[in-house]
Amino acid sequence: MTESHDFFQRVYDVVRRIPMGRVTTYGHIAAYLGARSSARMVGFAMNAVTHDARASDVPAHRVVNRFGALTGRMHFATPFLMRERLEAEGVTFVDEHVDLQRHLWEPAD
DNA sequence: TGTATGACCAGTC
DNA sequence: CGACTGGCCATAC
Repeated sequence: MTESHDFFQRVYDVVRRIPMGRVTTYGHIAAYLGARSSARMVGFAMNAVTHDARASDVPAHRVVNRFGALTGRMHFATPFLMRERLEAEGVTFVDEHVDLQRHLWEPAD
């Protein structure tokens, strides 16, 4: 249990709080954790979710980039799984990105 | 052990 | 305006 794992855990905690049918961005999570420019690590943490059974309850599909693009879709079992999950929750799309106007959720508790 | 890289973002040239 | 760079920091090789 290194302290570095703690950073990932914090990311997981925030992502787990995202309500059904809502999404948030890497930047918002990073900013909420006090490290605006660590958005990359947030994405990396999401990648880790795929390989970490303990984080299997983290809805990684609800995290998109600031434009609403599904940049992480290639990391799922199939490239279209991420979008399928979101649509199943009622998230709407505009072309290839999420309608953030409607679904953006900010980790402001 | 050191270097390269990434599911990003904002500022600068 | 578009293109480029820096920053962040854990992981992979």
